[in-house]
Amino acid sequence: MRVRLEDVARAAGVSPKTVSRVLNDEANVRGTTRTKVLAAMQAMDYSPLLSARSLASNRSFMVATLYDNPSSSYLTEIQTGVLEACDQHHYSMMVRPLLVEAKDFVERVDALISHRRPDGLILTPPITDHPGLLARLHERGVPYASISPIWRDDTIGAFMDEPQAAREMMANLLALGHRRIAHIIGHHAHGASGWRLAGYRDALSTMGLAYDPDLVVEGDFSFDSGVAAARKLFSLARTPTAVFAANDDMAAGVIWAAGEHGLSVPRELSVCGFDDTPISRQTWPRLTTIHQPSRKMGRVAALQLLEVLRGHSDGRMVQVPFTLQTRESTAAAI
Amino acid sequence: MRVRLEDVARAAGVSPKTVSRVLNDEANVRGTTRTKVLAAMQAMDYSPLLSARSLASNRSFMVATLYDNPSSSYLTEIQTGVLEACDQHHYSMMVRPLLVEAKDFVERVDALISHRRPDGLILTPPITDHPGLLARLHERGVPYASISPIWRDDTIGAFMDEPQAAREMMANLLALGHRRIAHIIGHHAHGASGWRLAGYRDALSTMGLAYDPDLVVEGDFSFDSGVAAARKLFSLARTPTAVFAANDDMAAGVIWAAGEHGLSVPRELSVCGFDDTPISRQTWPRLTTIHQPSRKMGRVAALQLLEVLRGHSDGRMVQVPFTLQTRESTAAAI
DNA sequence: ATGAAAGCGCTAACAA
DNA sequence: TTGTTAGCGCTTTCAT
Repeated sequence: MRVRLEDVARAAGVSPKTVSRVLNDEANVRGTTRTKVLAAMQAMDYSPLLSARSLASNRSFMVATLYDNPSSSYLTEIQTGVLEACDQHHYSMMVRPLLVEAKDFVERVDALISHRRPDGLILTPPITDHPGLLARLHERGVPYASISPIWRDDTIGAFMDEPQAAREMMANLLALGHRRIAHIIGHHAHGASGWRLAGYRDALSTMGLAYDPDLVVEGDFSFDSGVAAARKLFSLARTPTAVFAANDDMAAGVIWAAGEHGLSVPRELSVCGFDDTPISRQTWPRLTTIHQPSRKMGRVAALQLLEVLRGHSDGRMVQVPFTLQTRESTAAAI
Repeated sequence: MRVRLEDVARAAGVSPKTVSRVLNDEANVRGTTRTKVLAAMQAMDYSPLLSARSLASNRSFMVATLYDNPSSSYLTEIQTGVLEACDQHHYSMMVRPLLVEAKDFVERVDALISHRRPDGLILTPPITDHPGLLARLHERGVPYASISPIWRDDTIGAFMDEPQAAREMMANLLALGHRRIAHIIGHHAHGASGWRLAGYRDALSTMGLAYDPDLVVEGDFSFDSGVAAARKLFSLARTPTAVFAANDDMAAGVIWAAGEHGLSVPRELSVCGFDDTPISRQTWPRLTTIHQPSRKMGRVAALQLLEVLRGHSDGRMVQVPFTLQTRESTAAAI
C-alpha cells in the first residue's frame, strides 16, 4: 500500500501537521524533530501525493513554458534549462506551443491557466512582449519570468546585452577590413531583431561609415528568409563583402545561397550569424557567431520565478554574458 | 469566486454526481439531462479542478514523454505530436530528458513515476528498448506507448517500415548507376541503425553486389560522426561514388567533409540521408532523404496510449508511411 | 437513470 | 514548538 503522510507521522511519533511542516520547509520545527521526521520519510520512501497537496494548498507545483518559436534547437535548450531549475525545487514543467499572432492568443493562455493552473509561467520571445497577454497576467496575478523581453522594467528573468554583442561582431568584421557590410534583420516581432540592428548601426556610425539602406534586408529568422535576403544582396550593383545575419539560421541560408551563386565563403564573402546554435557548426565553412547561453537563460529565468513562487524573494532580471565565437566563415576583406 | 461542480449541479437542478457523470462521459445519463448539464457548464464557464479530480480518482490526467535523443528537431516534432493528442483529450504532458546509459536510469524513471504519477508514458528511441525499464514498467503496471521500438510485440505505439525505406533509398542510388555505395551506421543503441543497415545489405544482395566492409563505417547519428566517417571513406584507395548515411545529420556531415576535401556534391559524390529533418533542406545541395512523419508518430502513439488510459481499447501498434524525398544531393554516377 | 454519503491525502486556521 | 479540526473539490460506493 502507498505510504501516506499520516503513516510517516505515526512512525516518527509526531502529528501529521508536523510532518507537513517539515515537508514544506516551514520554520518553527525543532532541529531534532525535523531530523526524526526526515529519517522516517527516508526509511519509508515517502513521497507526498501531488494532487492532495495541490488541492489543499491551492498550488500546482508546476510551471508552464510558453513558446512560439520556429527554432527547435533554441527551444530545446531553453526547455532543458527550465527543467534543471524545476527539478532542483521539485516542480514540474509543462510546455505549451502557441501562435502569438492568432486572434485568440490571450484567450488560449487564459484557458491554459484556468484549466491547468500553473503556479507561474516562463515566457520566451516573442510572447514576452505581447502587451495584451502581460496585462492579462497582471490582472490575474499570475507570476511569470521572461527570457530576453524587450521591456525589462518590473520584470524578472534573464537577458543578454544584445546591442553590445552585435557591436562586437561588427568590430570584428571591421577589423578584418570589411566596409560594405550587409545586415539581415530578424523577425519583426522579436526584440532581438531591433537590438541586433541597433548594434549594426552603432558600429557603422562609430567608424564614420554611412548607413546604406540597400545593404539592410528584412528576414524572419528562418533559413529560407536568409536565402531570399542573400539573393537580393547578390543582385546589387555593388555587392557586400560581408553579411551579418541576425541569427544562425539566416546566416546558414546566406552560405547556402552563396553556394548556389558560386561565391566562395569566406574568400569572396564573409558571413556571420548570432546565437551559436548547432547549425553554426554544420555549415561549411562553420559560422562565426555570438554564443548565447540559452540553456543557462532558461535555468536562470526559472530559478527567479521559483524564488517568487516559494516566497523567498521578489526575483530579479539577471544579465548573462555572451561570447564572440570566431570560426571559418569570416576572413579578411579582399 | 471559482465555480465548482456543486454550483453547476445546483444551476442545472441535478446532483453533483450527475454532473460528474457528464464530465467523465459515463453512460447512464439521459440525453436531455446531459444537454442540460453541458449547457450549465458552458454558461458558467466551468472547468474542473484537476487536483481534486486527481485526488478522488487516483489519476493525474498527465502523460510523460521520456527522451534521450541528441536531435532537437526530432524531439520537438515528437513532442508537438504528443501535445496535439493530449490536448484533444484534455490531458497534459510533461517532458523528461534522461540518460539511458546512466547507472541509475531505471531508478530515475521509477522516481518520476512515484513523484509525478503520470497516467502513462511515451517512450522514444533508444529508451523504447531498455529491457530493465520495460520490465519495471510491466511490474508496476504503468501503461506506455513506444515510438519505433525494436520489439513491437505486445507493445502499442507507432512505427515505420524502416528496412523497406532503406531499400528504396538504395534502389534509387542503384538506378542512378552507383555501384560503390558506402553506408554510415547510426548509434548502436537505436533500432533504426540496424534496420537501415539491413535495408542497405538487402538492396546490395538483391542487385548481386558484394558487401564491402570498407564501405560501411560506424557513426552515432551526430553531425561530427558523419564528418569523421566521411574522412575515413575519402581516404580509401577506391572511394565510393555515393554515401547513404543512416540519418540527415550524418549526411550533412558528409557534405561538410566533402567541402573540406574539395569534392563536389553531387557531381563527384552523391549523398543521402534519412528522416527529412530541417537540416536536410539547409545543406547545399539539399539532401535526398526519407521523410519520416515524426510529428504524426508522436500523435499516433499518444492517441493509442490515451485509448488505453481512457479504457476505450487496448491500443495497437500503428504503422505510418514514409516517402522518398529526392533533392539535389544525389545524381547519376560518373 | 439519478442521488446521498463517505472519503481521496494533504494543509489552513486555530488552539494549546 | 506542536497538535486538532475542518475542509479543499472532486469521485467512489452503494442506494434507490
